[in-house]
Amino acid sequence: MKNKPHLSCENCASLAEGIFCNLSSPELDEVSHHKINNTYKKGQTLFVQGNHPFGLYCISKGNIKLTKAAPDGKETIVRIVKGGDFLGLRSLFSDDNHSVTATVMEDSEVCFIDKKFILKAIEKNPSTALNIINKLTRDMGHADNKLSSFQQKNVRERLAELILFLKSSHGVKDSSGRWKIELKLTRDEMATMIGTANETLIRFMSEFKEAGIIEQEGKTIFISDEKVLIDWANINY
Amino acid sequence: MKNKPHLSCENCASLAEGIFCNLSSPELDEVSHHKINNTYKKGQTLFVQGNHPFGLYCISKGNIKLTKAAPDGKETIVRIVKGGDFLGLRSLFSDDNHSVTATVMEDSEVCFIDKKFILKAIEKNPSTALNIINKLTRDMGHADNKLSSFQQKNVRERLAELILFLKSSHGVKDSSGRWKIELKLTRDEMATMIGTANETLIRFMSEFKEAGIIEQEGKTIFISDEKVLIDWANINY
DNA sequence: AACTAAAATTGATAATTATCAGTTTCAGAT
DNA sequence: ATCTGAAACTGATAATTATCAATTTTAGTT
Repeated sequence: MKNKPHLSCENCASLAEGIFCNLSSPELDEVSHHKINNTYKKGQTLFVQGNHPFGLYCISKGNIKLTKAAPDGKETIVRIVKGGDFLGLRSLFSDDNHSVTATVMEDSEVCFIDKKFILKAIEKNPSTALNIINKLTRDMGHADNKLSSFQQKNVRERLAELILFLKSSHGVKDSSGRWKIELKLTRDEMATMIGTANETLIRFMSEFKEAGIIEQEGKTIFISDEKVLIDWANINY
Repeated sequence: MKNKPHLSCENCASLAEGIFCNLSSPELDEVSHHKINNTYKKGQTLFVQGNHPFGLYCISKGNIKLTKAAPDGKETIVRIVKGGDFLGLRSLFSDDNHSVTATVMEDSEVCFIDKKFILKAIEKNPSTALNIINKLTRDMGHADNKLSSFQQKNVRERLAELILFLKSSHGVKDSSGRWKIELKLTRDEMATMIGTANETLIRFMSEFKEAGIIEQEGKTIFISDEKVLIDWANINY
């Protein structure tokens, strides 16, 4: 295999909002030279639940699902991360093994940065630590919200909420001003995200379509009536 | 009201595992002198969902429940924190308002540290930032586990898991070697924690008692057969 | 374009959980 | 010690969700 050309972090999506956004140009350059840039094909895994972690993954392009296996082998999607996000932060600071499996949902580009190097970089530039804290607290807020959905809501409400969430994370306005969700999920995957059976999910999706709240072309979901969707979701945050 | 005597942080439960554990004695002393030590009676709130946060709370004694109100006014317990833990970490770094209400479950002692002071302390001693990251990542792990319980488990399994969780957080071995949970929760509170109706929770609690897995004296729960409990919980982490 | 396996869908039915109504027990206040 | 409202409990029933067994559609491959 040929060596890949060196890619600067300067243009990486992970930079804009990411934990390295306060680094100076030379500092960033050092990161650039210590990372390993890899491409993954749909279905390949970055890491597997139970295995020992060894560094940080910066997703530069693509969507990656984090799944947890139930004792019976069924996999549920715990979270979906996209370009610009990070994976393995937790593993940098604890010695626990990976608690989830990270699977690439479409062909992706991911940089890997060695654990030791990252820890050194954090020590040198404390603002990086603050950025990490910031990111973790935001993630934590999202987790709390999801949790309280499960505590308080039924499947219909959770589905409405999921669609709104997908809108905020993967939505783009199409030419007609309608929201389009740019993430292809199977019914099964969506079902695991809201903790229901895929048949149940399908029935509610049909209900949403019949009610004129959403539309579908292939696997792509469009939101045609966001107001009703928000109403059905019964948001409490 | 009389001024309270100055309390050193040296003996505080928050120190042992907490975010300040790497501070030098003089540094810690500075923290001691900048904190405000308060006592709260059962039912009083440290802060309320929707209000603006202004600092960090170190719980030195007592249990505090974090609740989230549903649109219909019902409150669900999102988390319970105990002596040695912190509250309001998230608020230090984001400008969001409190996403939960913190209510004292029994008479408690809580120190308050001003936001600005904390942030300065973190800048001065980067290891504090690492400790915070550590704590956040652990919390995040717990949140992920809870989430996947809701995705994958039924009420019986979630209840078994809750009791095991309470054991790990508030359990002590009594004289006969049996685990005793030192936290008094109403049925209603337990029900909200696992996202079910209180009647449903009661029925499963009765089932557990009839099966000889747990016992009860007043509001105190004892675990008489942990193995079966673990089995029923269907743990996947 | 035909083939094929996976995914989506539908219907029927069973299991789980929620709701409502009533009774009993408990714990804090007088 | 008694009172009283809240909490705990029980039973009956309704609503929600899961499961099973098909059938149809879709997307990827030859």
